[in-house]
Amino acid sequence: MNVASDIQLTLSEGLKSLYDHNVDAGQLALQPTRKEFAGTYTFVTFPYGKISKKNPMQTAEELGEFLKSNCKAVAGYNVVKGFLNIELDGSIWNSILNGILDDKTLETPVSNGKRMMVEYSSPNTNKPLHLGHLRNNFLGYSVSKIYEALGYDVVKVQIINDRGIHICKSMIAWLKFGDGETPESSGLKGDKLAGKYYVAFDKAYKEEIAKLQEEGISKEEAEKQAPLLLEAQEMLRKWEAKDPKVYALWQKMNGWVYDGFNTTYKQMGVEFDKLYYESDTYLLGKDEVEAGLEGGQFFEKEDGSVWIDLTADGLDEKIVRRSDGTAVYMTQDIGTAIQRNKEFEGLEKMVYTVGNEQDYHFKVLFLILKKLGYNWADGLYHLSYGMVDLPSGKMKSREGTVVDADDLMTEMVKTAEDHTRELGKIEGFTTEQANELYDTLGLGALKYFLLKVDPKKRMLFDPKESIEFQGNTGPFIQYTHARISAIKRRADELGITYGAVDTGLALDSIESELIFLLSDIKSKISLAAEEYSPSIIAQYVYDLAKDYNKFYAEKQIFGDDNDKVVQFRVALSVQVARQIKFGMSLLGIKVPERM
RNA sequence: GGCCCCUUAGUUCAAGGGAUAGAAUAGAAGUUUCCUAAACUUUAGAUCCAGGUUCGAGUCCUGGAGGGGCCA
Repeated sequence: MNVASDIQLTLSEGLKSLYDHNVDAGQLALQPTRKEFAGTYTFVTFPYGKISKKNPMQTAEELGEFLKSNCKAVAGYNVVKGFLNIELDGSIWNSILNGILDDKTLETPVSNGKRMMVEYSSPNTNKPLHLGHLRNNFLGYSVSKIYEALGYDVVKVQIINDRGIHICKSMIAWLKFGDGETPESSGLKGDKLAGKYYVAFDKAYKEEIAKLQEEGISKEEAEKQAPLLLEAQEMLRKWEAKDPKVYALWQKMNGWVYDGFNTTYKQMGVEFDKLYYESDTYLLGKDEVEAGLEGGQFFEKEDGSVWIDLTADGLDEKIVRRSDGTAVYMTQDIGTAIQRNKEFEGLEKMVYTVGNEQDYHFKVLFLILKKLGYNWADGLYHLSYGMVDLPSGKMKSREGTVVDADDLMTEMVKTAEDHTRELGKIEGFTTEQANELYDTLGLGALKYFLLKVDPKKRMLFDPKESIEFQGNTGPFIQYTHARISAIKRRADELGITYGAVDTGLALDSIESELIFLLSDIKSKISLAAEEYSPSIIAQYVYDLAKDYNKFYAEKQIFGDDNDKVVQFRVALSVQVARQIKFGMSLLGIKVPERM
């Protein structure tokens, strides 16, 4: 039983019987009524003037009258200009609440039998993870959770860029300047260690370039001739030839990096079902080039390079194989996508969580796969997100403005601790419990901060102003949950049950508003999935928490003489907590029982 | 040079072509013998510019300004 769709259906019947007009009920847009007017849903009648041959106000009147007499849930209506505000029968709210209280499918959705893949994180192994990766990981993880809530079987993956010139640079520098340093000997996290030598390489390389320039060599030439670079290139060749010594070193250093990454992922609270490595996939796609040549989708130029012409689709020509026969990124991505579809049958969707600087790349990739005739290509989606900018602009490793993921998380947890101590809120906590709380709050603040913004948009992060704990923040929502947990504890002590509520109670507007919000969660999850946007969930949970706090300030939960009212308020509160907890879990955020 | 994206209170973010553009924060003023004041209440404050489409434009179209990105 869904009130909104009941109304839509009745409206479509009304349009048919009053004006002989046929519309699909689902097409009729209902919007929530603005707070300053009476009503729950609003139907805009301006567009129907042509059909009714009446002015919008009369149209609204007639439709309102029709609804009132043909839809049980509708108790009345009011018309303001072309806006038909639909007022629901007050007794309906508690019936709706009772329906929700019982609904187990929120946390344990029914499988829809569909499977999809979400790729996120996908770092290079020469540098530690930074703020941009945090946005990427939180987004990818959250989108996975959102689709799982709809009943999808979601395979979470990442592809690690573990090969290429960048890692060779770290290896060369480590050999030259490392003096055998290991994570154990130095106490450095493995990814930090590799990053350190990547930076060391860059520094030494620049010195060599400067020296060569002093000797009268042009900058461009110097950049190509610097001995260190030549060594790195030589190492890459050896790696490709599987030279045992180089291979062993490569495995050792990457192993350190993975240990480091795993620590970071664990702190982030994300996980993967399967890892891909570029060292396994970088040769994929070459057969596809041949197939594409035969199939006529690709063509060969005089120099032997292979291209695809996408000018008819408004794009340009794109290279898929160089004249020397080597592959480009595109080739590899084509091969990997095909391999994944063989490996996991029936992938309805494949989501790539990658920054928007690669918009063009994915447009081309998806189009090529479609042209190659793969019918699953329609289910490919680039979850493109904007950069996280600093007040100074883009993060630049050269200028040392990169915000390290580990450091930032540690700092957030520390801030949570300071804040909590200041408020004196850890009485009765064991050290372990307190630390868990700081973790929950610090990470919650960070994740909420990064997820509340529409993924498509770039956003600003100011390291000097630490993320807030008041207002539209993770901790505010967590606090609301903790408050309700206290209510629940007291209700249990008092022996108050919070099962089905009495449907005969008269509710205040804040109470029916809360129930309306509660009833809206599934449509919000669907919308968030459709838009690949956790921000919709974040906004929803915030609205819920905000409304609840208003209710909490206005109403005494245990102070009413009528037991049924007390029981209703407890049940309402507990359901709000349940949905906050679930909504936050879709964002990968935990909620505490007390704080 | 070609292509793509962005511009909303002082600041950080909302707004599925719909009503008087919402929050948060910073500012001002208040609320605690009462279930957690990380809360609540009140107050002031914004759509880059110029055209166009529409009954109706922050949203769609054209041009311009400013910012960012991609391709060599």
